[in-house]
Amino acid sequence: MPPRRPQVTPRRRIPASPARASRARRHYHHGNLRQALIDAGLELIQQKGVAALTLREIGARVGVSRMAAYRHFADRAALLAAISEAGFVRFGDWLEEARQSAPKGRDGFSARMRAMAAAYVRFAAAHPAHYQVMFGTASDPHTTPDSGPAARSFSILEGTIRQGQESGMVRAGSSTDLARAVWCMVHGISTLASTGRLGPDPPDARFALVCADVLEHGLLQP
Amino acid sequence: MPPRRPQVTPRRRIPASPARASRARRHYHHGNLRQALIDAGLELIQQKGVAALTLREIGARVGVSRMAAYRHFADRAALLAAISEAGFVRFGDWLEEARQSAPKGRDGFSARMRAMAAAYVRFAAAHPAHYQVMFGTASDPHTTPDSGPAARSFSILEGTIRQGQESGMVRAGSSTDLARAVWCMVHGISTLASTGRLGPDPPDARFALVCADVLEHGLLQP
DNA sequence: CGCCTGATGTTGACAATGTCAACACCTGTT
DNA sequence: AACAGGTGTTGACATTGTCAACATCAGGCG
Repeated sequence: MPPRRPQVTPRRRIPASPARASRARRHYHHGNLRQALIDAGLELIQQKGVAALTLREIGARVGVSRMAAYRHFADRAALLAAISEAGFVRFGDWLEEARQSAPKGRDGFSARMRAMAAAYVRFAAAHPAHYQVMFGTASDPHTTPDSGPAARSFSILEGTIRQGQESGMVRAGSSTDLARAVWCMVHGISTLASTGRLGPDPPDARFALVCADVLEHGLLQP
Repeated sequence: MPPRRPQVTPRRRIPASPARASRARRHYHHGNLRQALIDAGLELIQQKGVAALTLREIGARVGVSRMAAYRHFADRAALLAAISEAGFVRFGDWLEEARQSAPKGRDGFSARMRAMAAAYVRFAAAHPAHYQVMFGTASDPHTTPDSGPAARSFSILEGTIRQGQESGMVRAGSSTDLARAVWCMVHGISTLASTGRLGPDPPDARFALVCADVLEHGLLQP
């Protein structure tokens, strides 16, 4: 790993002073370390990128030694998985909120779909590091359960598609396949935009409209 | 970094023996180290994943000391960038070949587009690690030139779209935006599939057809 | 109350890595 | 033939993930 430039790692915890700090003693057990580690890890990657996520620095930020994390996570990958899962919880809420806030009528499918797609891309743009952790590492589908935050996010999308089919707006076919196709599109937009491959500026309204049109013509009944 | 499990790093170069090996002497200068490093790096990530790419191991594979790479690349990231660029060269050829092999007629747009999209996804599936390096790291669009292998790959796609517009098959609009929309779709398919998020099995023909239909209905004239 | 047990946190290694310096070797030019 | 610069090497260091062994605390049992 690159020898970091001179960099002060702030320690919230007062270092062991000659006169033993009674406060440190009382806090030998953190109380809610697992969640604190997840939060600190998230904050860290938001500030300095995923590559800079280090068990040692996370420990330092929480005011705990480097190995403390191992009492809650098998290894670095497990911590990342937990951060990812926390991300999917927020992500699902974000999508659900977008769906709720769109017109609910039988013919509101397009508006609902556009709202969700826009929310998806906005989430990725607002939390690029978190999004990267969520989708960056391979997830073994044989192991990944059908429930859980990640599956919930997808089923919100699929449910919307199915509603559209029931109301006759969306063409027939496997709702799973259709939802996956939509997902591929918005995921592609999100990742290409965040790596700067869709031009120097964030995607503008014109491009967003093109994408939405492409999706819509592909989904709706001819 | 995780202390690797016991693992022999094979050295092609004979170690400095008491009796100095004349062969080693003659090969003090490698001759074409830059390219050899790129090739070895590529082979390494294909075998053990991007995370396992290590300057030291690459050096060992080529039969050269760890620091030798620094005569040709500023740092690890620069080597990765070179590997990425080499990938875009192949990738461009791959796309070009798909376009050439499809029917060329004025009305062959759909076939051409489908062939290129399929080729795109197949490339990513066949060389997942390479694809990950190519698209994994952020590229500063202000710095990235309009020429170069990456730009060429995109312009192959955009050119096809523009041809389709000229022949009246594709709806009007910015060919750049349309090409980007297509790109987002195929990129999304590629990345989600390679991280195992489109189900346990690689995408089947039915799903591919759905995606192709979505794209086609979005691109073609109503 | 005191002791014990398991959970939780700490410190001491160790192997591995990226990279800066200083050095060694080779090849082409004058 | 001397030299200069490109190319490859070894030494050292800070940093990291992780295994072991140890320390500390909380809560139950006598």
